[in-house]
Amino acid sequence: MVKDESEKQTEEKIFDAALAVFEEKGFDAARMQEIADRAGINKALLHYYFRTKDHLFEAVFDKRLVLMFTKIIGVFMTDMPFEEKIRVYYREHISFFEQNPHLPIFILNEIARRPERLKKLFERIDYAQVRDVIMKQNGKEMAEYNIGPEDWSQLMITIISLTVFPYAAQEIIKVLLAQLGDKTDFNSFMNNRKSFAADFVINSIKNR
Amino acid sequence: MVKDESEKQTEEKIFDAALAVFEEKGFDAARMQEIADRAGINKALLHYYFRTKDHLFEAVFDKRLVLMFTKIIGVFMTDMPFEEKIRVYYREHISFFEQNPHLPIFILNEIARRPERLKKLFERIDYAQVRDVIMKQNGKEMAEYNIGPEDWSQLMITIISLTVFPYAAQEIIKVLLAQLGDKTDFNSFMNNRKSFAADFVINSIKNR
DNA sequence: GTCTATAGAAGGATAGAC
DNA sequence: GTCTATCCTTCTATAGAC
Repeated sequence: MVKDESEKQTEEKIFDAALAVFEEKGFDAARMQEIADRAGINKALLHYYFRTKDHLFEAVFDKRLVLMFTKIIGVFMTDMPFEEKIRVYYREHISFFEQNPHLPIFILNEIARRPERLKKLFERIDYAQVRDVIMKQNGKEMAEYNIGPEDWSQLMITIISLTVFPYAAQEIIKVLLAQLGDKTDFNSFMNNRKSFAADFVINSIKNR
Repeated sequence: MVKDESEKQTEEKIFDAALAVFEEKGFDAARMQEIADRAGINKALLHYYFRTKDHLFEAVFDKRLVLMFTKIIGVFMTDMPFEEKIRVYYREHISFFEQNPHLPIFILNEIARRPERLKKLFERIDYAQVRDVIMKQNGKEMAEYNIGPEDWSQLMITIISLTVFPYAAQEIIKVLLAQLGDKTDFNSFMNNRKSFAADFVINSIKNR
């Protein structure tokens, strides 16, 4: 059941405000005062619930990291035919980022600045199991497409690049589209990208 | 002529130190004290030469932004056949990032946090001219490959994604490669990527 | 041009009343 | 649980001597 803003418990209000501020400003520029203001409470209460800025950040970041990771690998753990997987992946992935446009740069930057923040992810996700399922669900088709194990990582990173990068670079792309006199704005650019990227990948692997 | 560290003029030493610190920590976490220490001078002198932290950052950032932009579009302004362009692009681009591995996340993050930082770029680069040269050098082949103007931006962003994203996400990729028990480290992964990415793109556009 | 010393502001964190 | 008031540290920036 979705709670009304006024009914939300304090801890939840703090968490939501922190999420917004950290994602918008990044850890280093985020201010406890601003989080308190947006949550409609005072600074002292932040520390009562989460002790330190680091603790509060960690709570927020872990949740976002798991969400992003899950969204990315989810499709590849299903048993659809690979071609369909690709199409579903780009449709769902871009739709998700339309709702969370600042998530990619937030995750990428915070990990780049402090790589140890990644460790927590692997305490919460059984990576070996994920890998086994992905291999089981995709291995046969990879072989049919003539993609050897040494190129699996390359292909996965390639597929992911095509959606994550444009969101991470969205401010640049907005300017470029404007300079081109393009009538498409960023959102329709990304909407077109659902099919463009899928076609691009499928065409490529069919033609090896 | 390359100057020895001890011969470098003060302003140059400050600039180099600032470049290193800003790129490593980001604007918000960078400290004037650390820049002064690395430059081997004191804080007051930083302000004597660059007045404020913002000014110093701007000097550094503009230079890096122009460098990155130039490196990316350079190849596409030559008159090589498109297929050769793609191969040269990935070879040179990845070699460049091997020397500047933190440049992508630095540029992407600082622009995401304050998009107005992009404006300076277009005061220093004649974008209309760049666009015209690129169109002239690639338009005919695009048509042959059956890529209409509405997909030019999509293709360009796609090509760029394949190298910039892996560097922006390098800490994640390093962990994944390790978890996979892969014998390849990140650098050889990117070295393999020179040909993988080129083949991937070429296969795709030949198969439309 | 370069230094030491310090002003002045901001931010994270805590004490203590209610 | 929640608030006000405040401590303490850190950081940018400047004043002023040499």
